Amino acid sequence: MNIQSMLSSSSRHLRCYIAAAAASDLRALTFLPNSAPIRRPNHNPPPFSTSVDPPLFSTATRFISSSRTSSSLEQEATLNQILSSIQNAATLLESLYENRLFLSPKSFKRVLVAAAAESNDLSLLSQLLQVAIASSQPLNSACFLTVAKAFAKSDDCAELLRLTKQVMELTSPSMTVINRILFAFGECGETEKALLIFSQMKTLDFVPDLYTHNTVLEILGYAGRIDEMLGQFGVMKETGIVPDVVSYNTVLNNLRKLGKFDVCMFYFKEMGENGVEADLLTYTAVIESLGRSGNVEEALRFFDEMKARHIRPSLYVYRSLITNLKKMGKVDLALSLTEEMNSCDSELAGPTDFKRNKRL
DNA sequence: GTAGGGTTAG
Repeated sequence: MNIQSMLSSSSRHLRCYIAAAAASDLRALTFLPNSAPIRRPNHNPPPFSTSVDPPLFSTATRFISSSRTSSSLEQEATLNQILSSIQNAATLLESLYENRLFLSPKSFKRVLVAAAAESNDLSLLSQLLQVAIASSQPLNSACFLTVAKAFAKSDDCAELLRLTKQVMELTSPSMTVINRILFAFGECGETEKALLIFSQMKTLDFVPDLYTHNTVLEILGYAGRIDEMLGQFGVMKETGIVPDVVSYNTVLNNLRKLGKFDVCMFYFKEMGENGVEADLLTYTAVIESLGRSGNVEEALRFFDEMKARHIRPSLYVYRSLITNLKKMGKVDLALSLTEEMNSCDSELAGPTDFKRNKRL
């Protein structure tokens, strides 16, 4: 079966394939050092693979031992073969995947970059991404960003809508892939295209999840579209998605950036009423909002509360407080806070301390 | 490796 017929036919087969791959408990077999994990279903032959035997355990074992002895030259040769015939990349990848061979995300990204540079239209790129998703090719955020950047250069909204529709059909009901694509468009500043994807999701009766909403809140906020961000925040709550600390921090920090300090405090209050616990980023936004609006006493009160709750302050929080204390003429307090900051420099919260998964 | 400090103007 070729790539065109595979992609144009019902996506049901591809979904079965995904399910089979997901059911696989043979994991992360290394093709090469620092290279792609090889995943293979251990039952249910892939529907569109007619030439490969069902991967029984014995064949799996043989495959494992043979893949262990694969040289890096083989991996490089495979990649070069794809790159040298980029127009046929989707077909070549498909046969690769049928043999349970996956490129590393880095190698796959090189294929995407080559496809983006080579083709005038975006359909090749779109096909590559779909084949990869259907086959559970490991994809990192750089892969999605490459696709988003290529689409950013084009005004071909039809191709974008086609891609998102097909990706959603392939990955339903999981939202992970489409959320990552949405994020990638946001990351390269493609606000309109990201919002187009978001509206396409809703048109196709996909239910945006918490990650989708949080991503959209950030995209709107970063674009300075504060009213739309707050509107979307309301819609989110109305549709039964309960905002979490990331949702609130996104709203709070974008309000703070635009100097909407009173609105920021309004949503901080709401956050507490809804039982969402403040973290480092929350306190940062609140302390900065209060300090900038001249309310340094309140800012200091939240600073103490934060420390009492064993949330380590960051350099940002100290700098904000010190600057605003000086502005208000409280030089002594500013000095003592500076000393405090310098005395505990190694204990300050680092750039990744607010990340949610760090605490789980 | 699905989301929230864009080395945040200080």
